[in-house]
Amino acid sequence: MSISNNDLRVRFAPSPTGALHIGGARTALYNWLAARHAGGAFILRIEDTDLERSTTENVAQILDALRWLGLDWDEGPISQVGRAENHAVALEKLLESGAAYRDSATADDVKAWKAEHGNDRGYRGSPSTDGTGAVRLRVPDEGDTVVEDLIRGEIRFPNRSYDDFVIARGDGSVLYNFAVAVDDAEMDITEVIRGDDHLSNTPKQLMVLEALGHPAPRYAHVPLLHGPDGKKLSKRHGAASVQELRAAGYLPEAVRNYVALLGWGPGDDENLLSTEELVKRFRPEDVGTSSAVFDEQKLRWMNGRYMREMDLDRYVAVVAGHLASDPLARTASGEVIAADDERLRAVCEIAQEKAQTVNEVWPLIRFVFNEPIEDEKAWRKVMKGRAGEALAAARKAIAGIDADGFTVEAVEAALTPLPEQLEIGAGKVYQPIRVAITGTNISPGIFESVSVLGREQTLARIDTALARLAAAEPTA
RNA sequence: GGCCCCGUGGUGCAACGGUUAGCACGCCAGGUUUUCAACCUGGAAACGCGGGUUCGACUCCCGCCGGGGCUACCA
Repeated sequence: MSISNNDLRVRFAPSPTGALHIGGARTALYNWLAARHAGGAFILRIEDTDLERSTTENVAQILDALRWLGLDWDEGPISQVGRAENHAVALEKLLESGAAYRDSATADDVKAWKAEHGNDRGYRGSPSTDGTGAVRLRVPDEGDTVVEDLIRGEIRFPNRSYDDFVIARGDGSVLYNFAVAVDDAEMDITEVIRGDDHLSNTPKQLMVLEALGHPAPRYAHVPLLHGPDGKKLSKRHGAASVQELRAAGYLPEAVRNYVALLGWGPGDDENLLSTEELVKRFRPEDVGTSSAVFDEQKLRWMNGRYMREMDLDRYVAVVAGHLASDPLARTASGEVIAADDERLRAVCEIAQEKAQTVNEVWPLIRFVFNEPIEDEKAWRKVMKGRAGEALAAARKAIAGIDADGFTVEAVEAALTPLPEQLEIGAGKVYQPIRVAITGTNISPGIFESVSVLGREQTLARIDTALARLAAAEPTA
């Protein structure tokens, strides 16, 4: 039985050292799904304690990516640096209790110590006499620290293999494993859902919590995403960032659906799951244990499904928004195509079933707003043999249609008899028309395309094509 | 090196101590078609290796191999 748990509090805590890539997006999504599933809270915290690498631009980019993905947060964004006071208090507490101490040992000192005491033995230091140095937490030699992971079960880490690790720099600024533990506890986080790369850090955070007397949250470590080369996913793996996915023309709902399936399945063989269904069915404990590889081809397929199933109003809005941001998507006179342009709606309707991504739409609809594109290859392939004859016949047939009734049906009725009349294949008639009006050999259905283009434009373009053919033809 | 995690077709997900190891993407072939896309049909393609446990292991145990993570006064 699944009961709602309003007390569930999860967080997504990215460090702003770069754009949000698909791996981070998945972690964010899983947290968001867990929160929405339980009716709990999704909190956003920015892990910016690394002043060297954290930038406000990156923070802005991450927020932008989350908004685009539709992952709204209930609290935050909270800057970890902004919580420095809390960290300082907690640090002081540990220093006073003796759970932590200042140690002036350098990295080389630690290395030397290990060389002497054995490789599987964590460094153990001693308080510096002058009260300077980094702050280290005392780690016992005996026993294990046990992580009860929601996904992997009980994992034991021998304490002796951990160093007395540094929790604050010499200047008192705290380090990641300390800040995270303090923040998760003080922000009443109940479930920490994060990447696998933090699994080995968890014992450290547990030790901090223990020393502070805080109860520990529950943990769920999801496997990392890898690139096609098997390596940990990074910027080098193509369209890895959320912004790049958006620019590539993917829909947020498709990305949510696809990314959710990377490491998790609904239990049956469903692939297409609306966000609503994801919320209903997602449970962090059902996430798999092995790393997954991002496969853009499947995302493309899935995105195509969403593109085709979208209702027309939204489709037009999405396409218009995308065209506005694409400097190449302009009318012949260089204007942006308005979202309420009648022709846009008409041509979107006939092109909708053909595009897998939003940015595949423009090439299909361009002919309505601009001159035929130059595609010599298409021209050579199609404008040969009896193409001129077919075009001339098509011109005549189209000219015969009343301008007021230039519907798809009328165009179809006018053009359908042609192949038989001319005794040539249908493609030999339709392809030349297609190239004449669009410039290329890929377009929506020919009757629809002609109808949307309109009588005058169609005739004019066929005339232009005919003229070019005549000019090329040495008088026989 | 040490500690830890992981290992089903090319990719993602599934199953189960006993099935012809299932679904999806991709791929190949055929069909449909005015192009492309979509769509329909068919096909190739997997339990990393070796030992056990068991009447029987992809499934349980051990070893190995392979991949990954952590091992910072990074996060």
